[in-house]
Amino acid sequence: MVTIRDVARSAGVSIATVSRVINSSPRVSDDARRRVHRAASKLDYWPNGTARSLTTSRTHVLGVLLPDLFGEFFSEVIRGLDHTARDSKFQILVSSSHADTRDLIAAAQSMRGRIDGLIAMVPERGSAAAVRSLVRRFPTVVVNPPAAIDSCRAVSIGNYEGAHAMVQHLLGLGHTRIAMVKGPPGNVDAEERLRGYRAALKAAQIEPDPGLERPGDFTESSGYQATEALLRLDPRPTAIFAANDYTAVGVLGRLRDAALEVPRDMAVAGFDDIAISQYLTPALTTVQVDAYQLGVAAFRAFIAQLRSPAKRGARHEVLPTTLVVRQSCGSLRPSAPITRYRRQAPAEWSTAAAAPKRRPAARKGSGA
Amino acid sequence: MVTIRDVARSAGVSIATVSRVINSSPRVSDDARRRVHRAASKLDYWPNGTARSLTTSRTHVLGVLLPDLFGEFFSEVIRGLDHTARDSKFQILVSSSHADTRDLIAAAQSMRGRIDGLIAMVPERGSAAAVRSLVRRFPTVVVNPPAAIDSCRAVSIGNYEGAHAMVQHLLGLGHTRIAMVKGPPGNVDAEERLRGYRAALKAAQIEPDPGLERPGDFTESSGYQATEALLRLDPRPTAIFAANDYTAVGVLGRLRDAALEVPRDMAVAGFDDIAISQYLTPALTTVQVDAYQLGVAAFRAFIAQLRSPAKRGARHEVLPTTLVVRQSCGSLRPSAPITRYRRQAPAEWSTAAAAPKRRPAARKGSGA
DNA sequence: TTGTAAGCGTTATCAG
DNA sequence: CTGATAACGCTTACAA
Repeated sequence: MVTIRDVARSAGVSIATVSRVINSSPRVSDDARRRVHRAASKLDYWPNGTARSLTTSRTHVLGVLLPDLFGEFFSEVIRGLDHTARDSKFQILVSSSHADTRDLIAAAQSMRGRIDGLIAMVPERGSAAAVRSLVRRFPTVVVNPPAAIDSCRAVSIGNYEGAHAMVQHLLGLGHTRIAMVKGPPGNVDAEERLRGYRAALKAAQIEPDPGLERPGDFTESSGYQATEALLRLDPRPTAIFAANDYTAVGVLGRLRDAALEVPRDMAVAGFDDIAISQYLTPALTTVQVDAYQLGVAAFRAFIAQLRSPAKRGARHEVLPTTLVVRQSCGSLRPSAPITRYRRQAPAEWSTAAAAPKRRPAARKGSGA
Repeated sequence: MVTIRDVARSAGVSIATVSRVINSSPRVSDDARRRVHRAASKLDYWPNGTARSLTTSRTHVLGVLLPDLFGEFFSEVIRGLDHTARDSKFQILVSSSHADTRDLIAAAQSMRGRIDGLIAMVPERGSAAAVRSLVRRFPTVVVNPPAAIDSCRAVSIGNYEGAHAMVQHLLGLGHTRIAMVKGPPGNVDAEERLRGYRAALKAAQIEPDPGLERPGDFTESSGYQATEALLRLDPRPTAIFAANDYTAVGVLGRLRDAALEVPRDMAVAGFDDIAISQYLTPALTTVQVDAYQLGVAAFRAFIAQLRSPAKRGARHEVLPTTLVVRQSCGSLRPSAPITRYRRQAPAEWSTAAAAPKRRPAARKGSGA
């Protein structure tokens, strides 16, 4: 392993000079600089980041703590983080899939000294205390904080606003008995979406009916089961708002098995706008969440905090969501045939057309 | 920042003793151990990983270099890596989205000293030299190596075998004029899939027809365009094998716009088995690639190499793929109606039923 | 069983 | 402009 000493010896200078050249300090003679560069490239010298960090106490690494997400959401957040981090020469130390709070803290603990800050996404309402202990140690940005956390920045998905907008949309289509299949209890996203649902109903003078709120856990099968229960109600709801798109897939499945036609017999709405939503039959009306932007915003908040630690006051950015109107709720506009493959999307698709932005044209590697 | 010194002072012992306790060395008296533990937890001491690494030259971090993948593939590979790494107490330093070889090397360079090894996924045929320079520096596992690389392990997707199996399947259904929409030139996955396609044809005494091999780049629009060209041929192909599922989506789109019915008028096959494939109309027959297992295998190969650096001989593991027969090519069996939502998949779905394994039931966070 | 002290590979502070 | 040398926080011989 070639060190700074080897380069110094080979260039006939001291290690201090090599260090200066490497860090492009101006106080070096052209001659010395040249010799050092030559020696470094001859020996193929790569500075040791760990040693560097030890003296400078900067790592240029951002820690990322994520729950056991999977699929697009996870990867898009990471992509947003990584892309933005790259511009600031940061790399990302990821630790995901934490079973519990102890796990989470253990992961953070082993990051001590290796990172300049932390992005933590902890969707469980119960783990606010754990998050606080992280915030004490690292400059932290919390994504979807489980509770108000002092002296740390936060970035959230507009769950409340998105759900509110969706229910308003359904109300606008004439629905009044709107059911909701909820997400897992204790999950922050789920709770916020529920809150938005209820608020929108109340704003329309409709008292939320507990019988129309069915338990669910963000899975397809929970949507299937909840729908089964909803179909037994009399009178039935005329619309089902699922807490996320996977749940909506289950809802659609149960309706199909019941030979009900969507949206004629029942309107169905989801949340997230995952990739499959536009390919469902009928295509799913949903609330688009931009996971990539979530990553971008989180990194920006981190950098801002790093640059001005003085104002570590809690700032909370809520990312806007977009209502994507497709076929599953019917539409105010005449429903166009599904012809996704035109070169240019027709103007009336403004909402749906937003999706491709997240999917770059040139894909390398396995296309999946 | 509380260091080992603070703990030593507070416990009334030397830093060596603290270190021994932290690393649970047996050569410490119970009394000292107790006092150190007490002091450590009182001061809330977390050891500095960087300092630790500097002396031990072990980091317990695995570097991961990825191209600009997106979507499930990316996240599933990372999940597989991360899950497996967790068992060995490893964390993952990710750097993805490299524009070019220089970018890649720069990222690796800044990992020097921070990682114990490297997983590199470099799908461009042209970057074999860059990969070799990585292999010299780190214990490296190459995913889908662009060329034979000495003294490093490799894990590959069974691109060749998968494509071969798919073409055999099409041949078995009676097709003889089978077109292929290729992937990006220079991309290893794409080239291997093409090779498998040609080999299967030759094995059936059919000379591959260059006119039936259309350029593509793993994108939906390239599938659309390639199909346009294929439809002008006379005689037309009776089946189109797309280099990946995204491309197949474009193929299906163009066929729909041409009012052709799939699979009656044209069989369509894809590669990857992305999430949307089973929701397309008709559901896509494709080759399933298990990205999660790719991550698992890559980490295992890394650990094996770390444990016995003696046998650094190049071992190349090729992950099996699975043929997933759905509706888009027709089927040897009577085509069942699409009823995905039964609690239990009917037996005849053995292949398609494999997919859900990759999608765990309990999803936390935003469901996307 | 414990403590002292020599590294690990850098950067940074001094003198020169 | 350059070179010694003291950190950085920890592990690990080596001594006691």
